[in-house]
Amino acid sequence: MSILRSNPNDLVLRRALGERGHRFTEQRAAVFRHVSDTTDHPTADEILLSVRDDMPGISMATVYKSLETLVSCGLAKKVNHADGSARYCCRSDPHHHARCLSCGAVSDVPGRLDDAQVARVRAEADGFRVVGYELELTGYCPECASQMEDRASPSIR
Amino acid sequence: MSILRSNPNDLVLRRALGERGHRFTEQRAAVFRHVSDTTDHPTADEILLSVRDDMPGISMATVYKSLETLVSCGLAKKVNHADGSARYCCRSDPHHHARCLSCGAVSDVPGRLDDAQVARVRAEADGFRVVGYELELTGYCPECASQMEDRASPSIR
DNA sequence: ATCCTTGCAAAGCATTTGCAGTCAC
DNA sequence: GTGACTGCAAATGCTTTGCAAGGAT
Repeated sequence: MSILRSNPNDLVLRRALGERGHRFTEQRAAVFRHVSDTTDHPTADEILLSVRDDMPGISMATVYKSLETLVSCGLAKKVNHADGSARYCCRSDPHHHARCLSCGAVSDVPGRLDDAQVARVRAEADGFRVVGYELELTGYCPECASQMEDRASPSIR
Repeated sequence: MSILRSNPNDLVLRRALGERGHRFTEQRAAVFRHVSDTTDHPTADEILLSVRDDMPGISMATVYKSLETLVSCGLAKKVNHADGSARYCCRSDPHHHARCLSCGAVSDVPGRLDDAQVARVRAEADGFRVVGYELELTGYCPECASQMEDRASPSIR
C-alpha cells in the first residue's frame, strides 16, 4: 500500500527506522502517529482501538511489536505508572505526570523542575550519573476532587 | 501459633491492622518484617523466597494478599518501576528512586524535594489535588558509569 | 529475490480469585 | 463460636512468541 496520510512524523519515523535497519510499514506509521498525537498515556489496548479507526485489520501483536520498535528507536517511551499498567508516550522532554488515585487517569503536567533542585538531588545520589528524571504526582484530578469536596468527607483508598 | 520473633514492627503492625479491623497473623507479620528490613524494592516473588526462610509453608497467594493488606494500611507502598515489575517498599516518606539504565538496579536516594518546588508543580497541575509524589531518576549507577568512562564512549540504549 | 513484518492463535507469566479448612478474636 | 485468613489450584488478563503468508527494500 502507499502512504495513506502524509505526515511530517512519517519522515521522522522513516529516518529513525532506516538508521536501525528497520523497515517502514503502515502499521508502524499508524501507531507512531497515534502515540505522537495524544497528550495522555494510552495503554497498548487503547492504542489498538485508536489505530483501528485508521487501520481496522491491525492486530494486538503488531501494536506491541510496533511499540517495542518505536521504543528501541527512541521515538516513544514506555511509562509504567503506579497502578501497574504499561503505558506509552512520545514525549522525551522532562515533564510531570499526575495520576488520579480515584479514577486512575494519568495526565501530563507542564513544566519541569528547577535545575538547582535536580542538581541537589543529583548530589544526594552520590556517584549516580543522572540522565533524566520523571516526577509522578499522586492525588485527585479536578473532577474527582470536586466530587469529594461535595461530600466533604474525602476518603483516601 | 504464638509470635515467633518479637519485633518492634509487630506492635506497629498489630496496631495498624487493628485500626482497620484486620487480624494479626504470622504470615502478615513475616511479610511486613521482610519488607521493612530491606532497603531495596523486592518483587512479590523475592518477598516469597525471603519469607519462606522463616515460614516455609507460606503461599504466593498469601504473600500477595498480605502485601495488599499492608498497602491498604499504609505500611507498605507498591512501586512500579520503569521495567514494568511490581515492587514493594515500606518507606512512605518522600524519597527518590534512581534506576540504572544499564543494569536495571533501583536504589533509594535520600532527601526530598523542596516544598516550594512541589508547590510550584502543584500550581502548574491546575486543579489537581496533590497528595504525594515520586521522583524517579534515570541514569547510570556508579558501577556502570565508571565502566562507561573507561571506554570513553557512553552508549545510551 | 531476500528476509523482515504482519496477523493469527497458542503459550507464558504475574497476579487474582473461589473455596474448604483453619485460626485469631 | 464466628467470621476472617490461609493455601491450594484454577482462572484471569496482559504481553510475548511461533509460524506461514505477505510486503518492503
